[in-house]
Amino acid sequence: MRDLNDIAYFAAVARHQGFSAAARALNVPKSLLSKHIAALEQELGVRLLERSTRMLRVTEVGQRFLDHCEQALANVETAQAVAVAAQLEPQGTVRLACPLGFAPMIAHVMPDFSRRYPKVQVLISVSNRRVDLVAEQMDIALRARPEIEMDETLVVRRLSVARRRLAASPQLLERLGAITIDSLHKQPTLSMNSEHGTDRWTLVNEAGDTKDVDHRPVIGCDDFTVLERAAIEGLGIALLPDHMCQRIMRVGLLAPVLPTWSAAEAIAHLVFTTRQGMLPAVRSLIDHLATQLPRVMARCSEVEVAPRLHEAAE
Amino acid sequence: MRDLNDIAYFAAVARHQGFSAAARALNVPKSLLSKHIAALEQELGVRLLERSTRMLRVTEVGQRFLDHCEQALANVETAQAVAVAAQLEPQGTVRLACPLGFAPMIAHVMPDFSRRYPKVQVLISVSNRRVDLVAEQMDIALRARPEIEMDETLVVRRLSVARRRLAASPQLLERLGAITIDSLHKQPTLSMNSEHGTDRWTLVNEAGDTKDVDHRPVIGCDDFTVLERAAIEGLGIALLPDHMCQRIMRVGLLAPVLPTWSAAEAIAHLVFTTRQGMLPAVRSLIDHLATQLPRVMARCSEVEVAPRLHEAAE
DNA sequence: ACGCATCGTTTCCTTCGGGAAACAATAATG
DNA sequence: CATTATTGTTTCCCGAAGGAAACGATGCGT
Repeated sequence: MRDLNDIAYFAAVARHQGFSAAARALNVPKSLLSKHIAALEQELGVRLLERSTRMLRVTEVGQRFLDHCEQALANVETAQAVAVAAQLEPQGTVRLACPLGFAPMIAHVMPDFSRRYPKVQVLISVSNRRVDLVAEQMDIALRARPEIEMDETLVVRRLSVARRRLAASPQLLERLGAITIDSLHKQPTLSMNSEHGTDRWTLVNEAGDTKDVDHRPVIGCDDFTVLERAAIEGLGIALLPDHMCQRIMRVGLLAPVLPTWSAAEAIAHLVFTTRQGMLPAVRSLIDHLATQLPRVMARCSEVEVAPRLHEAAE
Repeated sequence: MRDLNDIAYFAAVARHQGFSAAARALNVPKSLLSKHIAALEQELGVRLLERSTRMLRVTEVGQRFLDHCEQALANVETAQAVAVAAQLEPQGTVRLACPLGFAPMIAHVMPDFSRRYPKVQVLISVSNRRVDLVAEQMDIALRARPEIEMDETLVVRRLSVARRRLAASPQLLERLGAITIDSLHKQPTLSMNSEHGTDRWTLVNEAGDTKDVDHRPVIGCDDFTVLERAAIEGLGIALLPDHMCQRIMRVGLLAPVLPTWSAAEAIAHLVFTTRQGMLPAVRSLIDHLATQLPRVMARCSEVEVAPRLHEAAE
């Protein structure tokens, strides 16, 4: 068929019993309807409408043609309703990338989300790699960085800010004896830096004083869980995010070191693409994480320690 | 929806797994498909296709949208098939206008037509008025005129030519005595002319001689059946079409007058509108009448006299 | 690693379809 | 009976959309 719009024009003229009335209803010029329906009759080789001024009648073949046209138009309306529903009710699959450190918190907030949106499937990729959303077809990435990387193709949603604190196992601290801010650089340390042999911690105390501590870490790794495990094992002093520290310390696996000193903020945030037509499912998960994660991080002591860390401690 | 053609474009791209393949299949530029589908996604507010160069995937909502679109397109195809079928198999209603004089012949040929095309309903309007096809919504008019009126909006299909002959009742002829071509003008006559007090018959003999007979008819009426009845009743000499004469004479109700003389031809013909999109039903009836009527008129003596004429003769 | 073919998208120019206006026909009204 | 309002169709002009060409991206073959 030359132009599918013709069936809509024809159906409108039939329904409104005239070109002028149909033109007013559709808000198009009547010449458009006149020409299109004439062309449709030409193409089909049958007369759909018998008409003169002031009289219009659908022919027999026209009526049968109209019946199928109206079914087609009903299908189109249903198709449009599908699109509208897709915008309103979250459904489908959402892919989330998050660092290992956040896995327990994500595990904590997801059941509520899934109960609230049963039609949404969430696929979570847990790793400490920097995820390329577009290339890896991720919808959302959860990150915790001292600074937010500006990327004009991505949208950032800040969640919360967490300070990082010094911690070590009680056994190590008993072995090392008293530690001061000035002697810290001589102690065995653990670092997030996996590229250089030395690292610098910029620490701030409650009085606002700043102290740069240049140290040579025993282990350098960008995986918090590796560092966390090494600290628990007594390999050295680590600078860990607030929420991780408090959870581990509650069960006595780590103890605070120089508790009046802490490091620069780590900003937890979500990143997602700017592509238009974002599905409600993606939007809903973003909203849920933005609401729930900060609360969980603020009372992270309530979060159960992962079983493997328990086993490591025994 | 802005443009219903978009659903056809989208369905084609999905079916062919790519814009370029779909463009080749539909024989349209791929830029058209690209722009239309982008506009459709904008209008619906959802992404129907995930795509990059060399990769195309229908999204979940796109698949559900596509399912309904394909149903719509199937209905459009069915609607088109209805139109095609209407062109091939004659069906529906045809309206035919014919003069009273032809009613018996029409009655003779119609049973065969109805048996051959059971889905066609023929509505026959019998009258001697000049029928305006368009105004009166007639499909076909049967006419017998000395000359065919040229009307550029109508199509004419000649059927046959019938000469008109002089006839009178035997009783009248016995009363009048011998009649010659020269004395004809003094005799009581009957005329088709209903407007003027006098009339002229232009008669031709077998030798090719022409004679204009100016006469003052006893009765002037444009209805052949009225004239036929008046002739049978002995009111005067009438100039009647060949096929009517032979039928009436066969049963002795009328006798020929000056049989070597006859009048100009009466051309039996069909007229119908030039409007395109003529239905097969109308076409079929035209063909049937054009084939059968001349045969019937050629052997009109086989046609039964109408019952009321029998009664009038008794 | 490089060149090539083909992809989907975007740009830009030309053409044709949209739409305002005019026309002829017809019914309603004074 | 004349006038008016409204109908569906046709005309004509201009701008929006079609479509050729260009562009950047990507997979394949050498």
